[in-house]
Amino acid sequence: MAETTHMADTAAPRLTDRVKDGLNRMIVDAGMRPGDKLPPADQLCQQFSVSRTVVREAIASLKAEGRLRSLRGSGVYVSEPPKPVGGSMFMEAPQDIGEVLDFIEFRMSVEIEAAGLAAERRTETNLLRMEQAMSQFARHLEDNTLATDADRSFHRAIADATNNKRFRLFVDEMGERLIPRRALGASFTDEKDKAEFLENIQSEHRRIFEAITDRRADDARAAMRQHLEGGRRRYREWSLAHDGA
Amino acid sequence: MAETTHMADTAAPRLTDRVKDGLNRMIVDAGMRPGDKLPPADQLCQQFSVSRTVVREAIASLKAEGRLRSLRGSGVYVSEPPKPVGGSMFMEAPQDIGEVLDFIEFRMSVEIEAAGLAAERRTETNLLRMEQAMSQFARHLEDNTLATDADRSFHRAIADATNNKRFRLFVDEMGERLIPRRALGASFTDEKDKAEFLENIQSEHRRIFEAITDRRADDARAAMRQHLEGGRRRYREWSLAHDGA
DNA sequence: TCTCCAAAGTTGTATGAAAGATTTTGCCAT
DNA sequence: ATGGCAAAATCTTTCATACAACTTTGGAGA
Repeated sequence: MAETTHMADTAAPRLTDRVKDGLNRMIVDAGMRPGDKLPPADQLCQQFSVSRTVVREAIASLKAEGRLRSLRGSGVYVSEPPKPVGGSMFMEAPQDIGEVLDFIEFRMSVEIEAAGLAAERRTETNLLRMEQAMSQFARHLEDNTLATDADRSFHRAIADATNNKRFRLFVDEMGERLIPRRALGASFTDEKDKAEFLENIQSEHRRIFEAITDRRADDARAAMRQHLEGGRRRYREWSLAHDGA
Repeated sequence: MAETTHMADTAAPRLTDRVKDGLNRMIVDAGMRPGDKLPPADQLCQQFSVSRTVVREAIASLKAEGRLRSLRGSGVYVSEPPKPVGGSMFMEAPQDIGEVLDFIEFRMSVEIEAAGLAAERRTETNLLRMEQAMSQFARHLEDNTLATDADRSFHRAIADATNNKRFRLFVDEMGERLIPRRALGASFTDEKDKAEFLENIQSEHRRIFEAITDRRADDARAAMRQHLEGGRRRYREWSLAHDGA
């Protein structure tokens, strides 16, 4: 009963779109390279039998897509193929040890500030989450996978406490890319060394937690910095020991 | 002395681009959701003091980017943001004022630490780049596009000085997403206010630069923090003042 | 109350004109 | 011829106006 007048489900034929496609084909068919000049607008109007308005809007669209660029008084030119929209190089996984260290350093900058902000803004619920993560960590000292999960939960709880979505997203995605799920203490041969290692982490976590609880922002930053610097140092030493290069 | 006449060093200020930025800000700052209707074209013409041609081209650009969608006879509507592929949510462009402020805060955490690392690691070449950026900034106080470029160059030079690829990548990509070219001071009506605004930025840059030059890492962090906090405050005040809701 | 239709509102397209900027052309002095 | 300089031609950008196509709205009439 609604087939009368209410909605045009089929896209209305827009001249601008036709011309846009036409221009794209013209570029491809004529084998135009970046830097080549398009015919002047008036000529395109005649060629497509449309007004300048239409041609101009089609060109504006292609400019927005990075396909064309125009120089006032000179002409419209084909531009380099648009940027790799595939996504941020920035978030790509590190490719070698040096890049891993770079990424760890970057992570530090984020999490240090996150700790400071968390100290200023944390709610009781946030503190509860951190405590849960810490006790979970203590409960699973023997299980690398679960301990790693608990460690992530702790850092994520801090990111949450910033009340800033961006920090939470970063910690989540970075964790996936940077820290394999069984990494924490997975390479110890001596059980005693491993226990000491994990207890160190635990006490560092506790210092961070206490600073956040007491709303001491600068102490929270300092504690987080020390915590992550320790992690970086441990990774560097480990990679040196395990890398023949 | 390359002030001759052969090279178009100055990017031509195109009205269409200004309106495009203006529309983007209008959408974000007014908290418009997908499906909301934009004011009619004629009203936008009056609001931006431009002809309908310009408004239509700006809209055409935003349509090409998938940000808007227009229905003939009805109006122009904000469209559902195109679902980005499996990429990182984290690096996505902020969608409303709150998210912009979140992103600014996140950026602070990165750049503050970058300033500290830069102070420890900067080379003479790094310092030279920063000086170039500052003098470029001073030289183009009237041109929003060029001043914004210079500002980006300065921050990028600092990121470079960390000798950590990740910082450089972040600053580059964040700049593209968060700071439209020609944004710096683009919304001042009083020329005197704008000049004061830009000179403030300049002197903040100088303080950061001096701390980095003298390898005073903590001072560099503090100066950068103050610089970015100023920017955040200015944005917040501006967005409050320009939100007629 | 429901249906239908006309008027108002909005986007799409066309056209003419002027302004801003670049490239080419033509001329003059050397 | 040659180099430089100014005018002309070319081209993009912007403005203003008009009309066509389509949607929405509100009221008249059943």
